[in-house]
Amino acid sequence: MPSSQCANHHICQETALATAEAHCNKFGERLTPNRRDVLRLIWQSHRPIKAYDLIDLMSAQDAKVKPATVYRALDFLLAQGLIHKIDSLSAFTGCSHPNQHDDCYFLICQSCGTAQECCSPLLAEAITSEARHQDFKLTRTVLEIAGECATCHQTAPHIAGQEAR
Amino acid sequence: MPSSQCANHHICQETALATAEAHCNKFGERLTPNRRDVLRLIWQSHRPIKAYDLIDLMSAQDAKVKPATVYRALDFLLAQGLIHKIDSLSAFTGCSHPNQHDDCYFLICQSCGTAQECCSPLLAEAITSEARHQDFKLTRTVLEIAGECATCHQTAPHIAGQEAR
DNA sequence: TTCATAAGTGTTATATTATAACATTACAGT
DNA sequence: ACTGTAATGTTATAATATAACACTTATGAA
Repeated sequence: MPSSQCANHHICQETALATAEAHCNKFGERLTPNRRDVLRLIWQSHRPIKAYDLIDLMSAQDAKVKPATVYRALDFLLAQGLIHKIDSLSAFTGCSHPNQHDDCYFLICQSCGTAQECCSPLLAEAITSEARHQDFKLTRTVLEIAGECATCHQTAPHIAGQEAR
Repeated sequence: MPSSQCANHHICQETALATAEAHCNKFGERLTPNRRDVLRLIWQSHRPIKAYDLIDLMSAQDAKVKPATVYRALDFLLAQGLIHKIDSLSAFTGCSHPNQHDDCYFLICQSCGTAQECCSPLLAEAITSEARHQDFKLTRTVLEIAGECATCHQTAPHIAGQEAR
């Protein structure tokens, strides 16, 4: 359920929060209010969101939130596998299926800004196999594919305008 | 000729500079002293190097070099395909074979810090095929694999100490 | 219940990475 | 030599991220 394909994004968000809650209960971790707020805001965004945009959103309500507060929540959520960092964007996005695997890649649309999380055991195996062939012990793979998503090139061929967030 | 495997790194460096010179002549671009200096320093490093480390190296001789100076050279070298940026490290490394293809990936050793540039038409095709399957128009692929290189796990099994630069 | 501990947060400061804007200089073609 | 463009110098600042230390809250053992 990538955010870009969720017709009713409210659902994504609630499901993700419930999943996170369950995950934390299971592993004896605490989904504190801050962590929950950050996770909710990440899911509210329909595309990867930057740390400072989260800080701004969190600060909009009342008191200014400091960077460390948000970065600590992000660190926790990353450690729990509840979110991903997209290195090529310096941005964060919710994990569609926490703890089910670690062989995801991302299709990042440069037109609409969405990042669809995908998994392909075949592709993962191809990568592992390449690494093995070089006698390289793999611990983490970053695969980020930038381009134009189906929706964008079907809707506005050759235009690729930037949507506002 | 990834830097990590070049016994006499001086050779890499000279070859890379000559290749860059030839490339620029061919395409009517100018490999100015600044650009050349930045490229040389990148090749002198045996691993991906950060922009501010380049700034420090350039500043070591005489006058302080400003960020813009180095970033402009980096932008040029990236545009010409003479170097790569490793997004997961925010660091730069020389391209082993400029303009021969655009389907490279990197094996980044977390022990010794080297990043070996590799190409696999098979893997590239697997990725393209995955994207096509999702009706996604691919323009750029970032594939960065972190782990431990053959040399490191052969030399110091289970230790993985950080080498100084 | 109380206390000790560990985990989480608040706060200040600062490190790191990168770009904008505008003035000046060097270069290539005429 | 003149002129327009490309490159550089310079100053300032934006954007991303972490360190360090004080304080608070939750948890669980006595």
